[in-house]
Amino acid sequence: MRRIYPVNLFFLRALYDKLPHLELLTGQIMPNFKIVTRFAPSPTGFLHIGGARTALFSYYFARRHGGAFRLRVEDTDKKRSTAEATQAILDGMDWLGIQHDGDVVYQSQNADHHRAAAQAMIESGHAYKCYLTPEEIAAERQKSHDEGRAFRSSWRDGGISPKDAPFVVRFKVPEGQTIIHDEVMGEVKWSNKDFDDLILLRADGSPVYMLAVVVDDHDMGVTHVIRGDDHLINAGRQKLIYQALGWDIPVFAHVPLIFGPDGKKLSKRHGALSIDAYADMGYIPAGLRNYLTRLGWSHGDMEIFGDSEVTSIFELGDINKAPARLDFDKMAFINGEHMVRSAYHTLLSYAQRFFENKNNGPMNCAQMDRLIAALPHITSRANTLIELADQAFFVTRERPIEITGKAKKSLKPDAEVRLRDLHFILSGVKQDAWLDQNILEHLQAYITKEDIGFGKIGAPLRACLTGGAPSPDLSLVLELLGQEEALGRIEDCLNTYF
RNA sequence: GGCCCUAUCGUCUAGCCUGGCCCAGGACACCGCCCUCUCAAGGCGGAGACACGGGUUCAAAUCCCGUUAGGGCUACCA
Repeated sequence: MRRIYPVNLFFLRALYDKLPHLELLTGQIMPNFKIVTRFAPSPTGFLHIGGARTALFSYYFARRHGGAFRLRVEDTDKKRSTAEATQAILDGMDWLGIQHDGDVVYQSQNADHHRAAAQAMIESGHAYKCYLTPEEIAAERQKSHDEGRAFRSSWRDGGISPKDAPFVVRFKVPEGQTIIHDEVMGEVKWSNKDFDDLILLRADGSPVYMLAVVVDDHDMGVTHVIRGDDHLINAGRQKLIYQALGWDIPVFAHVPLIFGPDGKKLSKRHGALSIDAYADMGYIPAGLRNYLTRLGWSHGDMEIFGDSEVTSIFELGDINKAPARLDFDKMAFINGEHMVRSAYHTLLSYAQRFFENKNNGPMNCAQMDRLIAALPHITSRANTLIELADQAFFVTRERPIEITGKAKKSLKPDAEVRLRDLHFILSGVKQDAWLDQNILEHLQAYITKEDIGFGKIGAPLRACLTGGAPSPDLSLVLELLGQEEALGRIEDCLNTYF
């Protein structure tokens, strides 16, 4: 099994800080990595659940091969990019537990290089200046649409350039056809006739995405481009640009989009789009990583797994070609499996805010002690942190406890004598014998002596101990509550309801 | 309109490349039983799918063609 971090990465990281930023983009920084992947979100919002999965795939693939996983912010569209969005994405990745290698690369900072590439293509005849006015473009676009063909500018074969007129730089799509061998989709073929003469540089000289990705991926030494399949056609366009520039073409892997539970494209309508929405629903990072990875990727019958397992087997070819739907039931189940497997302080740190929320505020020491004791016993009863807080409620709620619903119905008149007897018996148990098994023996001795079923004492006792909140075995409830608290709750009940 | 991608239980999927081991396996959810002091958990069992139509073949979920249905792209967005 591979190490998550090659040792020399730490050395390289120290090196980064000392280098000017642009050097980072030369791709020579990570010479030891045969495999380099990247996640390249545009900072226009939060970290999307689909983006998170793509990032996860890129991350695992890089780790699998001892490669580097890089993060690049695609902020060439300044109007739509915000610093808050960038931070939200960084925070989302951090929470999910995906660590990128090296510094974050900002695409906008490499604009000079993008322009240089465009210039090189003009010089080599692979790109041209286009002086079409917006009206002329609209007309030509309409015409090409009607004729069922791609956009072509009348300037692609040159002409006498108007003085001082604004122009854009367009890519001159060559004749022929373009084939890529996508790791997920397989062989995909286009006729170049179907590609527009796309814009490389805007009229203000700023680079457009299609150019910037190619240049940046090349500069960063990206070997495997893993992204959403909404980019599939872009792979064809970009291959042409790589060829025009005379650069090596990376391996492409286009992963299908995720759909909502209803099979429709994921949208605001589905509510949970951002990673923190899932955090708020009580999922833990390890669980979400497992679910997201398993959604659209499989390895035999493997369902529950952690990072190290995935890291040892992940291959792009095992990603499914068809889009997958989100299934919250399964997500919860997998999350539950990971909650049980979590180190207990890890679980506690994620669960803390849910406990406090349930408690309507911070907990005191007594509550905290009881909670910590109870945690190992209730975790298997919950699939999300919200459920965990519900399951823990019986132990943290404060006296006097309000008894509600079905629980209240069990407090029939004949229960009073049982509760008084039990209070007496339990009072006699020594502090250091206040343990699940021992308590159970006392309870059983009582029902044997009285010749009654456990139900006769179980229901009312549980009612005054928990108030009707979910709870485990009765004797365990007693142990977890502690003798003093348990007896107190029984007294409260006796005083209030009888 | 043009180009491209996809299609196995309700859902996620295995199998498809290299036809026969598949009257299709696993997981979630669902139903039943067991356990039982509540609710869970756990154990056991059940129902449930090759989108449709043509081919090719002794044999097709698997190969080919078409149909249908979803989806993507078609910006001086990414």
